[in-house]
Amino acid sequence: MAPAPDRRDRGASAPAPPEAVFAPVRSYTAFEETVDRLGTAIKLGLLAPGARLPAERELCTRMGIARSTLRQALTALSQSGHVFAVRGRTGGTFVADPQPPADPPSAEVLARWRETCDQRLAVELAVAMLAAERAVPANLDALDGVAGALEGALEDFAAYRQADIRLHVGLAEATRSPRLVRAATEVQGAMSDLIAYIAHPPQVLASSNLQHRRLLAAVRERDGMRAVRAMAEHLQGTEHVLAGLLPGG
Amino acid sequence: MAPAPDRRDRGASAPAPPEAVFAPVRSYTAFEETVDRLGTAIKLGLLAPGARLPAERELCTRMGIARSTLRQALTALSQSGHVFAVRGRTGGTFVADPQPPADPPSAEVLARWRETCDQRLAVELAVAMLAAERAVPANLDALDGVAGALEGALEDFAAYRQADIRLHVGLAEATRSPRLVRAATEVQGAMSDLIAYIAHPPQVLASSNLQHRRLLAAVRERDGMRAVRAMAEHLQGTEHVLAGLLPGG
DNA sequence: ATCGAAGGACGGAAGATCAAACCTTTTCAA
DNA sequence: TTGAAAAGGTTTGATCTTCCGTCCTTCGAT
Repeated sequence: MAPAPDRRDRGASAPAPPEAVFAPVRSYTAFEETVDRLGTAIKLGLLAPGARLPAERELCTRMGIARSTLRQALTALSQSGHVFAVRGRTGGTFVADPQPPADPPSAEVLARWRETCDQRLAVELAVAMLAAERAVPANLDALDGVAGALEGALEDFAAYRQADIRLHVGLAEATRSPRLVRAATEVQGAMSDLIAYIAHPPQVLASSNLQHRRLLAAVRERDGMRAVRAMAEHLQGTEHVLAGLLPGG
Repeated sequence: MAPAPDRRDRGASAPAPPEAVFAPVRSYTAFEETVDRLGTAIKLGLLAPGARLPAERELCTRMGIARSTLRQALTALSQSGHVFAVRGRTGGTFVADPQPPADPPSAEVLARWRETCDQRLAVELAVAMLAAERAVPANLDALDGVAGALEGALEDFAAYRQADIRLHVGLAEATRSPRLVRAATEVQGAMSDLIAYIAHPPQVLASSNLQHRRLLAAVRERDGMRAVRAMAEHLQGTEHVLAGLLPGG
């Protein structure tokens, strides 16, 4: 095949390849991915307490995995107290209520906080721009509803965070890009790990709400760049708070 | 654990979970990821023809996989003509020269073109903003050099594309975010599949270059939002071209 | 009382990955 | 000249993950 080992001297002309090319390749197993997917959706409240998951035989088909693999994941989630199973004809797997307390962020998670914020920036800027291009009235109405809920939850951080997640994921849904929706939920999950233990005085939440409103207004007027700017300012808020509290700021 | 099957009637109050939660979980194998990683780097020219890869025993450690797995990947790349191996003390695995011709984009790839562009938008907007925040003079100088190369390649699309890739990946490197670098190379690989077969008259390339210059100027002045705007306009160019040529526009 | 839909459990087959050897080729240096 | 070193090439077996199919158990609806 290779005619001759042509090892010509290329001197220093060839630029070094990004070291990212040879970075570790971490391959998630289907089991891990499934636990993460469902676990994140539950922790974010996208699957509400009491909600019933699709039947195992249906769900494993939808997720493209074997039923035994799905059961491994469900068993893990059940042992961690996030879901419970009920046998019998009208049985099923249900999201537990109340949810088990979230465990504190690991040192490793805290060390990666800036990377997490970078990832969030990537997802959310694109969401802002594409939502402005593609949102339909139904999306906008739903989002306004969520924004209303946000403004009524200044004193209850859990409720606030819940609505905040719904707003951001809802915006992602408005882009009609499944990958962005997935990325948005992933990022919200990662952010939840970071901000769960941070104090959020009502003033901060109020200012966040102002940014939400500006963001939605820009989306409604199909002004992508303004939506991006509003989103960028919104994200910077959290980032500054984190930079003040965590190492490497 | 679960005290009683509390299946209370929650009526229609609970919003439906995004269907993305139950979407198929595709788990890549380490072998596939490795072939893709190295293959993309080669096709993008990040690993130049004639360049030597790290020795197998070192590379498998760096990538966190077994040597046998790495060899499977290298064997695949060798059979497709992208690399060749030389035995002996000064041997190694080298990027082939010339590279095998790229195969035409599959119907499946073409069908996903909009998703690919969305992904690119996510990566590149974040890259633009973060590069403006974090680029150091060394980055800027290197990028200016690449921009110069771009302007000298208006008549040779292969050379142009090569420099274009280097510019975008170089910007990503300026963000100091390994994940963004990786995402940027991935996206460039996906884009290459799309645009390889599209005619690019010199006028289009010249207008692209103008946008590159504006982008770099904004980065140099640390004006994140202006960089984002320039990048957005730059991306829109390709997107309009694709929309005119491909279905679903 | 029975049927059906749900979760629960088991066993084997296939494939991917890892780990640890050992072989062969080639060059460099003693 | 000769041996050590460094590289790719090969083999083998163990382990883990996943899949598929089958069967069991539970329990509400009919």
